[in-house]
Amino acid sequence: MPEGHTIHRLAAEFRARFAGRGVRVSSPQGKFGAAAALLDRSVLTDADAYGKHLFLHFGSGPGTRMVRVHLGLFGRLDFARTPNDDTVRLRINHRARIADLRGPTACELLEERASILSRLGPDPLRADADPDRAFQRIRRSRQPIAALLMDQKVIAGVGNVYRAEVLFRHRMSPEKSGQSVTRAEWELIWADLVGLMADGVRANRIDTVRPEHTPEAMGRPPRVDDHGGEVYVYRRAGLPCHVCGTEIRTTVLAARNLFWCPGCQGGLSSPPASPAR
DNA sequence: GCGGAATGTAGAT
DNA sequence: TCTACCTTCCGCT
Repeated sequence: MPEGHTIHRLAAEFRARFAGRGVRVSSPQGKFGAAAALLDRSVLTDADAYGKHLFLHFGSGPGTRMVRVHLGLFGRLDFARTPNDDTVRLRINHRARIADLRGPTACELLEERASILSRLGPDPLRADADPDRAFQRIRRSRQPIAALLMDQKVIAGVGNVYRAEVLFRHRMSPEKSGQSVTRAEWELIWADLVGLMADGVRANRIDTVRPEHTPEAMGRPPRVDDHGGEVYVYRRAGLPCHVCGTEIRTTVLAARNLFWCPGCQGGLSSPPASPAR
């Protein structure tokens, strides 16, 4: 489930359940055992997210420690007891409240996080984000916009669903080069991501379909993606576009499955069929 | 039971 | 550009 909205939501869950509490910290699976022992019985003071990275803060003053969690593709966090205790990398609990982390790409103890944050572009979910930082990188790049949107150094927190959906919403060809994206286009995309991702945090799913294009509005049977949200193109290859009826296509771009509508956005080797509305 | 896929990244080549 | 890693789930035998 892990795009940026999920991680921000998880940070809020941690704050609500554990902030200010002394917590038990363990690693049933073992890989985080030594670090867990250091943190055990300390106070979880705060939790926050930057892009797809989750930071758990323990203690205060000079003894402050931090855990960085990155769920990667398979990682998950459960706030309830679940089977397979032996796969839990990190368990935090306060009385009956529990958080179990499984399968993360990263779970590590940190002294500082500046080195991590320096590798990340602005995060649309953070109030301190500067979208111009992202634009400066985009305008200097010949990479396709669909690759740049996935690059965490350019923009932090966007993943494969948001990249495909935001490009569709702006009728932008996935292969449009960064250099050719105008400031005005970028400002619209950024503003859209801020809104979509904030909605994602609230709803805990990714919904990108505008009211006028919902199945109800279009007189079609309702359907949602496996992840629970309603989308235009993501994982809809071979199905008709909600807007123009053209078959949604898929290819691999930036090592991930890209989905787009050739009718609304143009083909991967031809200019977009129509300008953004 | 096996194989493949999944909202991701880091490190080697 | 590739491969490795981490876990779950689903479809196929």
